[in-house]
Amino acid sequence: MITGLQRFCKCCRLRWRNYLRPDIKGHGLIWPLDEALFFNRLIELISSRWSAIAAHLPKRTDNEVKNYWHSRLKKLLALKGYDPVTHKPKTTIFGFANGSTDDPKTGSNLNHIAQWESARLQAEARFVGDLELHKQAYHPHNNNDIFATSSILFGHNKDVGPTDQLFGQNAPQCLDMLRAWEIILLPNYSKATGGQDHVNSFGNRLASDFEPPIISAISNNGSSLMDCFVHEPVGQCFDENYGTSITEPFATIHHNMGFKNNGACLEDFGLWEIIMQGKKYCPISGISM
DNA sequence: AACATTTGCAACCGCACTCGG
DNA sequence: CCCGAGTGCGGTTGCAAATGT
Repeated sequence: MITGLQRFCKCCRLRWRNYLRPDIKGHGLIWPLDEALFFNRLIELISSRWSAIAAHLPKRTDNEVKNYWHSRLKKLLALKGYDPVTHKPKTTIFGFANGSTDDPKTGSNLNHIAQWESARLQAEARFVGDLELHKQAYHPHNNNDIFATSSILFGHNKDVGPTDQLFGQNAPQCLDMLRAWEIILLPNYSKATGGQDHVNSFGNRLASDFEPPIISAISNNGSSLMDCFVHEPVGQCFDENYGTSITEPFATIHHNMGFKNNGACLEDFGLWEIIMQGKKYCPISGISM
């Protein structure tokens, strides 16, 4: 009897916290692209600590965040042939990542868990630093401004990158995906002189700063984001002409994405494989693999 | 139309922690 | 210090709705 009452109270509290509370978003509401990207960044930084993640996503509950991860992203990763845990491509018929046929319960997997935990702790420390930076940079802003927060956590500066050069401070939020890609593509991107030649300089930087193979891409639909960056199918590399051919595609994607507005979903772009400086990046989560 | 399968998400469960007596 | 109630959290399950055959 007492146990039943305790469960009843607990259920009520849980239901309030996860469902009835007035300060949570409407149920079944899709995750906007920028929020999904921010969520992915948080996953990368602090792993699957749902309460911590939810704390940085206004009006989202930890349960909602957890469900989102389980139902959407992990499934999408699996669908695209990526291991939902390691974000690495499944390369064997057994479905284990990295070409290993080890049973997940063996020591090699424990090693992976240990490495993951180590990386998580490092990321956590970095995250704390990022938050401090956020506090300093955005002190006047409302704490609920996730886009201000994401600007810090994505590491992108509104003064740099082709996207913001073209759109300035009025860049639509849907272009955060493109900004994210710029961060992935240009980790050493430095502030350029700007002006209308900026995009060309971006392309030239790609060609000059990185040795092929820089990046490869795969797309199974006609209007791919990566078409902005590469015209070659998977397995092929940039050539010396690439730097000069990037201008027009960039303009195209800006134009197209502008019309997509905020209806664009992260999954719309989860169709490519990114290889940069010999390192692979998960196209769905953006996590390095 | 009927049945099977998949999907989305609220709810449940158990463990760990805090706090007051 | 110990104990029990309350709470937070993450993993998992159950089930209604949606979708496929």
